[in-house]
Amino acid sequence: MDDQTRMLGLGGGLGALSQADVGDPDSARKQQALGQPQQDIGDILQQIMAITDESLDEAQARKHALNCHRMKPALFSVLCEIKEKTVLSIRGVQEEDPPDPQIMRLDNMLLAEGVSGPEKGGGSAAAAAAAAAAGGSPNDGSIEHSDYRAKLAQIRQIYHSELEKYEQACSEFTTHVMNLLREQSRTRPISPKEIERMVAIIHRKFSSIQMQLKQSTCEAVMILRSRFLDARRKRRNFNKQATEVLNEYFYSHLSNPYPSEEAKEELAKKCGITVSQVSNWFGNKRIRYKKNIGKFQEEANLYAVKTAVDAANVSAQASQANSPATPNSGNEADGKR
DNA sequence: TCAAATGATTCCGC
DNA sequence: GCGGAATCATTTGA
Repeated sequence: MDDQTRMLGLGGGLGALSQADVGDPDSARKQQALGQPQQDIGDILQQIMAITDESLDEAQARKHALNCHRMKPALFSVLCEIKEKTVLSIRGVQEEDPPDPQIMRLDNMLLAEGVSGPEKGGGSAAAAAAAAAAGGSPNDGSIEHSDYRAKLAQIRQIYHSELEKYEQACSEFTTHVMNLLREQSRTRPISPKEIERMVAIIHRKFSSIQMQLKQSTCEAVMILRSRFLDARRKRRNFNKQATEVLNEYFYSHLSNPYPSEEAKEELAKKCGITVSQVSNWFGNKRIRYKKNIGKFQEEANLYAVKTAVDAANVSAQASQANSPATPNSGNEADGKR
């Protein structure tokens, strides 16, 4: 205890132990002149030293007496201050953590996907974007959209309920630890700052658990999105009209079945599909036609006739427009179809 | 249920 | 970046 006494600076001229007076030479001098407080400190230290040699009952009684001693708050205050300056200052350096970039990324993603933050907006926007990327027709897109939203809402609900649980547990645990430390602060020097630090440590621990929750939520959203976006899983055959339009173009340009960008856009608009779907279709068609010309010959003939008829139809309509005296010529052309 | 058809993706060469 | 070729995954029809 002598070492401790020296370390704590209690040996000489401590005087009144209030923090305000520490380091105040005038105050110390005044107290020393009085003589009494120094003697009190000596008594207290003697009593503390003697506690371990006493029986349990005696020690309890002594502790109680010390607890009620008028110098106790001042002594605690000094001990707290010294503890603050020595032990805790070492840890203090690493306490002001910058925001974790990983948590920030996860938060941003969860916000963008509409899992965290306001309920409306992000989620449906993401679903709409996903639906557009999937390239599905507008009709089935809405079905997929609602399906996606329902699943996203499910993830959101689980995320929030888990988050609530963690927050509640964190709050309960923090309260418990704070009460415990306050209780202990009656028998050992624990400053409010130290309690704050402990609370911060608990929060850091719980935030790492929260990060795991956020990570797994992000994974769930990614899986949902990839399933939703994986067009191969929900391939739909183009409707008959679209296939007809594409085939007409293909067989009428059989010598050079490579539509320009403008032609692709035009075809995409006509068929209600995307330009890349048109490109895919032509890619597949060229290769499959080339591989088995015989098989496609019948189809080629069919569309050749159809094209010829349509051309004749157009020219007939044109001549009808030029000679209003023959009003029935258009019907003949229709009859050929 | 299964083979064929079909739309999408991936890899590679130009 | 585009197109050919191979392949995958799903739909369709017998």
